[in-house]
Amino acid sequence: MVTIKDVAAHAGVSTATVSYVLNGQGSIPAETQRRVWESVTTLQYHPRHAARAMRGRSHTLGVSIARGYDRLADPTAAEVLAGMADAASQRGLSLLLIPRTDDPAAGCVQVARSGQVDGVVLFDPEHADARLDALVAAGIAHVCIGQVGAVWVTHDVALGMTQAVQHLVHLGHRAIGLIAPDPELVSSDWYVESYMAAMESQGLMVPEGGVLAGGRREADGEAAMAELLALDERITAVIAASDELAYGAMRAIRDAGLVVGRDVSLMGFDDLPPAAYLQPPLTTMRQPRYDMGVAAIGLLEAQVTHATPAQTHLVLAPKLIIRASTGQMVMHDS
Amino acid sequence: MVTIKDVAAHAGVSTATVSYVLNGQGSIPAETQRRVWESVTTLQYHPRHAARAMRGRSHTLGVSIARGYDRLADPTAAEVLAGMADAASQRGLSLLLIPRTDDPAAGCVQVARSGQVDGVVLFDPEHADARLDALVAAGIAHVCIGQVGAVWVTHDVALGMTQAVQHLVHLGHRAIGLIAPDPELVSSDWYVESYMAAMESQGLMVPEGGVLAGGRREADGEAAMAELLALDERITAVIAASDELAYGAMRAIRDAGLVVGRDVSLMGFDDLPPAAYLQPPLTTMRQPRYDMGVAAIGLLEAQVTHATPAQTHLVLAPKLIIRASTGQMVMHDS
DNA sequence: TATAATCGGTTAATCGATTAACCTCCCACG
DNA sequence: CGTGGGAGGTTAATCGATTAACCGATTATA
Repeated sequence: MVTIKDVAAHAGVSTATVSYVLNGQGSIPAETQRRVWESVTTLQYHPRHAARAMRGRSHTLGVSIARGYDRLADPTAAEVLAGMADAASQRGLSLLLIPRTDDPAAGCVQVARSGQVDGVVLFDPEHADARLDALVAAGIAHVCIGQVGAVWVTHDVALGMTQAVQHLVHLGHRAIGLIAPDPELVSSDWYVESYMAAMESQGLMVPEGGVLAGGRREADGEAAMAELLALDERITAVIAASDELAYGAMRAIRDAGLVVGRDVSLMGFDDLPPAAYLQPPLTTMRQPRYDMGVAAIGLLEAQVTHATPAQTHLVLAPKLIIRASTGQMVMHDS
Repeated sequence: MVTIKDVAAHAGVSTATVSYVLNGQGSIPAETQRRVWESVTTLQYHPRHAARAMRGRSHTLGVSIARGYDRLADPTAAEVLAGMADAASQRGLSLLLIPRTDDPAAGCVQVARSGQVDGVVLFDPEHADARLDALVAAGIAHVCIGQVGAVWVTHDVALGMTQAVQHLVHLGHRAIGLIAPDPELVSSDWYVESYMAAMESQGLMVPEGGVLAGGRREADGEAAMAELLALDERITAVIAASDELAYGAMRAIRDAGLVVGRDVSLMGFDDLPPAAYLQPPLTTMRQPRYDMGVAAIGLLEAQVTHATPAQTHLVLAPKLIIRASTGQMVMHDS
């Protein structure tokens, strides 16, 4: 293993000089700098990360992704992660996946307290998340993906819901139902409230029993949709709070002998890759996943370096993607 | 920041004793150990990772995921990553996402040479991968996901292809086509050769023009399928080398006015979550993604610790998932 | 009786890089 | 001529943990 001493010896200077050259500090004449850099490249020298980290920061950020319902295998998460990875790389930071142990909160604190990471991104915060409490208690810099805690990044659910309802209203729909997310997810209330507000601003009544807590998986969406179809009041359009819920809802509609986009209009929220390949292709609100990852790293780095975060949260706009699962409302014979 | 000195002072012993207790070495009487551990917990001491890493290993493994066609946002990759994350956690290792810079090869070497990681998982090796060459040249421990290099983990393409062809033959198909992967992917040849072998062992001829290099995305599958449908010889079943290719192929079949599973049987390779929700649901070979991640970490750790790897590669079996996109062959009027 | 091992620890060297403090030489200025 | 000051470095302390070597007293072994 080649160290700074080897470089110093090779270049005929002291280790201090090498260090100054490497870090662009001190007043080293160009000729000496050239010699040092030459030695660095010929010896293939790479400063030891551990030795650097002993003084100052580790230049590594941690990402906490819970187990259980596996967010890591969720394409939504993967895209956010891609954004974080690129943003971190660009700033010369590394990303560490925080070990997924039995006690995630302890894991987050341990990895930060040990100086392995300078800050933590909380990927999938839930209501009363033990990790968040632990990070706050330990005074560790952190950012949440989702509207929770003090510093967070999220997509604009209110704006998305407004656009969704407007889209359906333009198509002539009045009786619009909602399959809400798992109530355990922090954003759940926001979906429901945004939907209510959007309906009200359009002068529409929320159908009785027209708002159902869905869950997370396709099966949950299927069950919820079946319930919505059984209501007294005929619902002509449904907004699912995620694409995955919409997949299930679509199946339920088909199983009921109805046609998606004609008898019942259906919208998702996500725009996952397969959405365009469903039959019919799914109208959905595309979330700015990649950008959320980028933004999260930005907020976290600001916290780590400046201690006084200029910005505590960021709300990024989603985008309405119109496909064939929503269509003009048609009159039915009663 | 609480250090080992603080713990030593609090427990009334030397720092060496604390270190021995922490690492379970030396012969420290139970009573002293108790005192030390008590101090550790009351002071909330976490050993500095950097200081530990200065001597010995960093206990961190790197994962290199290329940019471009974004594997990180690919659900296939995410599940492998989940397996790696869990396996690493279980062994007390951390996982570092290697910064995605302009020169990935340099990045891999840098992160290992600097001691930030003890070894590297090459996620998406391609033919003549610069990263692989660089890792070999630098003598850095590494494992590839996919059959390339000296140490690797993969799913059993040959077995999968055999089962796929058998399945189709049982349904009465004889003219079976293949939409192969992007030729740039290392496993591409393996798919084609396995398909050939499977056909031969079933006593079948490969239809002329029945093997097409697909690509990676849905659109590639769509184009390839359109070509297959235009062949002189009527092809009644098609194996796509990935689910994503199958999505596109399905669309092409529909666009040609044919019914998937009746006029043309179609198989994928992956079993991504949406496969079950396509219309019709997709018959496919489920890849042992999670287990591949687990296995990769195992092979890499063995390399890092024992220097002489007991095992250099692992081939995991896929599983045939039969759904409605494949069906009994029906006779057509010519 | 001489030698060696055990006990419960301690002391101090060490890992590799950073950086404050200092050193020497040389030139300019009063 | 003496002094100040910059240019171009060097020396050595430091970060926090690990670990080989060692301590003196006691007991077991040859």
